[in-house]
Amino acid sequence: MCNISLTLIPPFDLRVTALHQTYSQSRFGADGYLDGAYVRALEINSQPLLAVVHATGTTDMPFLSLEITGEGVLPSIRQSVAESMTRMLSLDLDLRPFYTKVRGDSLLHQVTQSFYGLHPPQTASVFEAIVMAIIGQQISGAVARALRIRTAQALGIPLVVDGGTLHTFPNAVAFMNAGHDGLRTLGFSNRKTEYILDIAARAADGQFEFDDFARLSNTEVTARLTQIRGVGTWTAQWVMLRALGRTDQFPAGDLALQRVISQHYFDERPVDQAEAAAFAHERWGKYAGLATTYLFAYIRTLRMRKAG
DNA sequence: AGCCAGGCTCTCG
DNA sequence: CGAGAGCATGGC
Repeated sequence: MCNISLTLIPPFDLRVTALHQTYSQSRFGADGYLDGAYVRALEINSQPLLAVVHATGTTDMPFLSLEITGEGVLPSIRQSVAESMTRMLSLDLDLRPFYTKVRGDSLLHQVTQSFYGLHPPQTASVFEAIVMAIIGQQISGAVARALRIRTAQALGIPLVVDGGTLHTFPNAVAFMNAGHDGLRTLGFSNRKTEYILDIAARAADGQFEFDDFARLSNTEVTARLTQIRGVGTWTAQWVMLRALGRTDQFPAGDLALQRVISQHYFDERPVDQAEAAAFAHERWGKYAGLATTYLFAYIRTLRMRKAG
C-alpha cells in the first residue's frame, strides 16, 4: 500500500494536534496517537478502515504522509480518506494571523507558545460532533470522557491496531439499534437518550451532510441546529467549531471558559455569558474560535496537573 | 455525604 | 419574560 502525501500550511505539530483530539491518551475512541502517528478509525462508504498519518521534518516545515489500512480497501476511496484527514486535522488552516493577533495577550500568547502548531482537530461527521457535544452537556469533563469512550467501545466497529483496538465513531444505525435501553445502560440520562435517538434518525435521513452546512452562515447553522431538541446555542457553537471549522465561534455559555476568563482577565471576578462573549469577540475577533481551542488545551493541562 | 461538572428543556409566576 | 427544578455519574 503506497503512501499519500498531504499538503498543509505550517506551523503544524502532529503530536500536539493528535493529543488534543485524544485528550492526551494514546487511544480515545476512534482516535489514537501511536508511535508518533495520528491514527483514526473511519467508516467510509460503509467500509471500516484505519487512516494513519505520519509526520517528518519540523513543526515549521513538516511533511505528512497518509497510509490506509483495512481489509478490502479499494483504491478508489483513497482520495476521500485524504480529504477527510485534511479536514479533520485542519491542514489548510493558517495559524499565523491568530498568533500575531494574540502576541500581546497575557494568557494566550503563552498558551500559543506551549501548543505551537496545534491545528483545531475536527470530527469525522457533523453527527459525531453533535453527539459528542450532547454527551458533554453540563457534566464534568471526566464524566464526559468516560461516557464517550464507553459509547465508542460498545457501539463502534472495532479495528485492531498495535495489539490494541480503536473503534469507529458509532454510526446512526448503531445508536438506533442500541435503542433506549442500550443507551441508558451506557449511562446516558433519559433526556439525552431521547435527544440522541432523534438525532440519529435525522442523521440516517441525511440531514447532517457537510455540503448542506457549507453554504450556510453561522447564524443560519445555529438556527437550523437549535431547532433540534437537546441542541442549544452552546451545542451549536461546539458543532461549528468541531465539525464545520468555523474558527470565529466562541461558546460563551461554557462554564470552563467563563472561569478561565474570570481568572486571567477579570482578577477572579465572575463573568456571565454575555460578558464572556463581549470580551472574547472584542479581544480575539474572528479568531475567537481558535482562542477557544487553545484555552481548552490550557484548561486540560490544569486538570492534569491537579490530578497528577 | 453532598455538591458540582465544558447545558437544555419544561414549568410556573 | 425570568427564575428554578431535574437530569446521570465521576471526582473531590
